[in-house]
Amino acid sequence: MRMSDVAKVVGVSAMTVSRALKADASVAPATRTAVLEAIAKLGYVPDQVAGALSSRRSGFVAALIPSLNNPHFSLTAQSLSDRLQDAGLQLLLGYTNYEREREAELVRTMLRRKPEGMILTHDGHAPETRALLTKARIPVVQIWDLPPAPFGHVVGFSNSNAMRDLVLELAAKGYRKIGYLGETDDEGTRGAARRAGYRSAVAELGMPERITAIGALPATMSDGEKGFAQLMAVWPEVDCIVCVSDPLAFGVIGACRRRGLSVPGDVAVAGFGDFEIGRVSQPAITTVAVDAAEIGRASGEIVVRALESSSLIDNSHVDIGTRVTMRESA
Amino acid sequence: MRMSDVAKVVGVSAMTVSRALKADASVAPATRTAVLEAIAKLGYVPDQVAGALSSRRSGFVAALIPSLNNPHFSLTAQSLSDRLQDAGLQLLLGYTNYEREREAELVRTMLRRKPEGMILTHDGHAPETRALLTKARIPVVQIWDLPPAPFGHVVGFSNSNAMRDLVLELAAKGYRKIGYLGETDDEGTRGAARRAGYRSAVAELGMPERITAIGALPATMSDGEKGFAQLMAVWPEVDCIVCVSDPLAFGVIGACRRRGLSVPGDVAVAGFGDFEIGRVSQPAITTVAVDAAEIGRASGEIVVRALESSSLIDNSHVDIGTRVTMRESA
DNA sequence: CGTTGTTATGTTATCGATAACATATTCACG
DNA sequence: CGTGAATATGTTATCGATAACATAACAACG
Repeated sequence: MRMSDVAKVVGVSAMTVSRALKADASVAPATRTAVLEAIAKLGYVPDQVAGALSSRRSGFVAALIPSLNNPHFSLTAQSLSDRLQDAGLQLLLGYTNYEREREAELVRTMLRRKPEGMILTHDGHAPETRALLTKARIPVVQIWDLPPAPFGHVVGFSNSNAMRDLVLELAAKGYRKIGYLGETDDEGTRGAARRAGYRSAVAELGMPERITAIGALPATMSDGEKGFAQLMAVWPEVDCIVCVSDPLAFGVIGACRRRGLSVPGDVAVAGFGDFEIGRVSQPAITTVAVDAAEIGRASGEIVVRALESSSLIDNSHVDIGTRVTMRESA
Repeated sequence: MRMSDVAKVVGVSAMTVSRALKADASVAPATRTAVLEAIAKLGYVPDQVAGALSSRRSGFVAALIPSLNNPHFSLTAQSLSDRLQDAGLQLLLGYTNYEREREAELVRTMLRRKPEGMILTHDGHAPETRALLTKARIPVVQIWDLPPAPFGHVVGFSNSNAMRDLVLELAAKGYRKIGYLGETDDEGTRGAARRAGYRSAVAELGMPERITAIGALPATMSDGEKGFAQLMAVWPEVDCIVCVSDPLAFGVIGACRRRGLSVPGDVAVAGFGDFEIGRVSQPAITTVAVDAAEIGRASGEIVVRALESSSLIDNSHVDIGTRVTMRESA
């Protein structure tokens, strides 16, 4: 069933039906009701594929996150989806699995759908990605970090500074032998930025670096056991373990408990991200709070605004900030 | 840039370019290389919006899950996405926020995109939803439960039977006063099915029902504290608390610990779903294991198969089963 | 060497909506 | 009451690809 079929039933032209479905179009109130009634009665569903081709507006905004299965990114995606929906846009979501090549491939796939905007989680990008997006001439937002050489808009925070702040505060609390537990193969990623923050903090404090990496991206709760063992094998003296994320910290705390070590009595543990797990953990996990939902909302906002004003000129640069949150574990 | 532009450069017709991009089309090898080279050089990106209109194949499969922010559903979504990608299909994901009205609205929105298949997480559906989908004449898969009156295909398991099995096994282990902690306002949902399973088990065992509900869907780790208090206020005698999900069980264990109660010494706790949290929790949580990823894979498989054979006649009915998994907490 | 079949390519029409333009109708105001 | 503005609706062309059909080139075979 097409618009013209509905039009025939009502006794108007297809164009009038199209107008009746657009909120701002000028249609006589009586006509609009008649059309809408007919649509409801017939169960007509407009074909947005055709509409998109004709109007050159797909109504899509594409977003790529590293993983659907990570509360941080899914929160961001959820609030992004909400914000877009308010503006009548639909989210086209993909996940890169933390792989740059997959990201490039996905960008290609997504661009075929003619999205009106694109949102990327910054973890470094393949050179091709950048070229493709520049050519697409749509607003691009990089999220979840402040990239050194951003293209397009940015909504994030400095993973490096945030981690640095955390380590400095831990040192101020009296910890002297602070170790770091991160992920392997993390060049260019947010995890690497956090590690860099740790390094800059210990350098500033005149402390030696004590860095260990476990497992592939992303570190999970289950990695805590091995990570702890590995770290302790090399630096048994550490009095505080800073982890690249809360789930990993939770896993480390479990490993401590299993060894009869008290946290933070024998060894302190800190995480990053303020995941729910850190709040309900016992002890509750000292961490850096990040407003994942706000990243989604704000990046959606930027895309919507950019589309309204169609000014691709000025790129916003939003630092949503972070907050070191001391809890029981350190 | 359009196909005809590429065609002009290569010196062929647009149709030949189109064919060169289709794996199975008959094009001379030399022509194909020439076309692909030109496409790479020009950075041409095919317009799938136009392609979809013309070929009447959108390349989309829509899926609705209750929440992106739930490891179960995001796992399902991830493996579904993978399976679809293998078949050259793209996942169009939406989340209902556990609201039937929102689901109906989303189904309407999604259908405008002419998806080739639709996957719904069963939590009961608005009557409209069913009507819309029947009219759409596309394969539909209901997942995550075995609905009493399914339409379309089904990939799931009996939430009710699974919970019944768990309670019976707990009784066999010697627990005599088994309570249940679920969600409020859960009519028609998977949670309600689990509660029904509990009721049928205790009825069978000749035990009284001890049911409490906390918070809105879905129950979270943070609900554990209040849930435990509420249950204990009414049935202080319980020796085992069965929860609608692992995260809630984890929260309950935390509440016990805070009160100095040992689990399972003073009170046993069981969950449902086999989330990662249950595995790393101390004590590890007794639960019902569900293969969330397999639900995604299998439902994607069904859609892909249905599209290949274009036989909408026979509806598959896949019970992926569950496994009671006894661990330390009960 | 002519007929038939296969492979490679071109041409035309079409998918279903909407932008852009054209026209009819109504209304306000001097 | 006539002119111009505002409102309501219709008509035509178009978005960019691909299906369907048409045709050209060439190979195989008796």
